[in-house]
Amino acid sequence: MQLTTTTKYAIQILGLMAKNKLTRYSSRQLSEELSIPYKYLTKIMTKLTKSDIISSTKGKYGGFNIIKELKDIKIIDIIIVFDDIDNKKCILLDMACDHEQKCIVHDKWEKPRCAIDDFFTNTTLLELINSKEV
Amino acid sequence: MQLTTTTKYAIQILGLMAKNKLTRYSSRQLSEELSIPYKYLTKIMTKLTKSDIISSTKGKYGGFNIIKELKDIKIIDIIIVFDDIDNKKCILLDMACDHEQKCIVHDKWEKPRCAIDDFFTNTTLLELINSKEV
DNA sequence: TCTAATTACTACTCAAGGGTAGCATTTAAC
DNA sequence: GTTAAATGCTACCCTTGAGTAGTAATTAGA
Repeated sequence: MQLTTTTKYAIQILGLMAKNKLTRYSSRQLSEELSIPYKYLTKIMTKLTKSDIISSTKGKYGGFNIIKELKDIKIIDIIIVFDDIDNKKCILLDMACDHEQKCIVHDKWEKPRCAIDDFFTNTTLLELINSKEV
Repeated sequence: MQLTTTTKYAIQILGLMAKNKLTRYSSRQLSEELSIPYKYLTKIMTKLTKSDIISSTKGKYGGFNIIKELKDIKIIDIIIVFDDIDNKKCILLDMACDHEQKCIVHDKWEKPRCAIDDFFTNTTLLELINSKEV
């Protein structure tokens, strides 16, 4: 459940690109519009390109495009590109709590854990850009 | 909302101590029962002692006792000892989203955010030890 | 063909959290 | 008083994530 800065940036980047899915964005543009350090952003873009979410075009007037359907890009898909997250892990023990050995917060944490899980696994980029215009 | 290992350990420690509130626990005991590195644990205990949650007794047969009422110790109180957390922050922008400038996930994140907030601010140690015996 | 604008790659620095080590201080019991 | 078992303090090491730097490779257009 711990989102790194890198992952948060990636969500912002894809959120921006999703609003104009057909537009080709360069790293320079994205960096300036989102106030993300240019060199840091290029690293993120390279990694995203290696997933099946965006593709890159090299050379002058090159840049990046989202190639996957917005309705098929879930938050968890973005997270997975950068982190090996295991949301089944309990916040306390950092291990899967089973019925034999539950950690002390297990039951009380169940509700927020489900809400987070639902957010990550069911929210798509399409829903995000429709729920709010910035 | 990001819990550090230190904070998680602190919750485990207090959870154990809460089960026998009158027992005085030494760092050695706690370290062995919870499998937390001894030296690391002593640092945590020192910091907890400086809060108003536990008190320490020095010297032979010394150790630690919870001095605050279990019903008055909330998860957030433990977090605050170690982290300057600002739960109002949005997960994406790491800034307080207001109505002028909401981040893209703001609306969809509202539900999990509230569930987490409720867990942190309303769950007491007393409820934790009653909800489940390990 | 040359140039400008772009992605791609490798290597580095910096700060913070997790964890370790050693020693000083305190105190109960003999 | 001496000793053993505690806490308390300071300083350090290691790893990882955040962020920077330089340069090679690619490509549209003049």
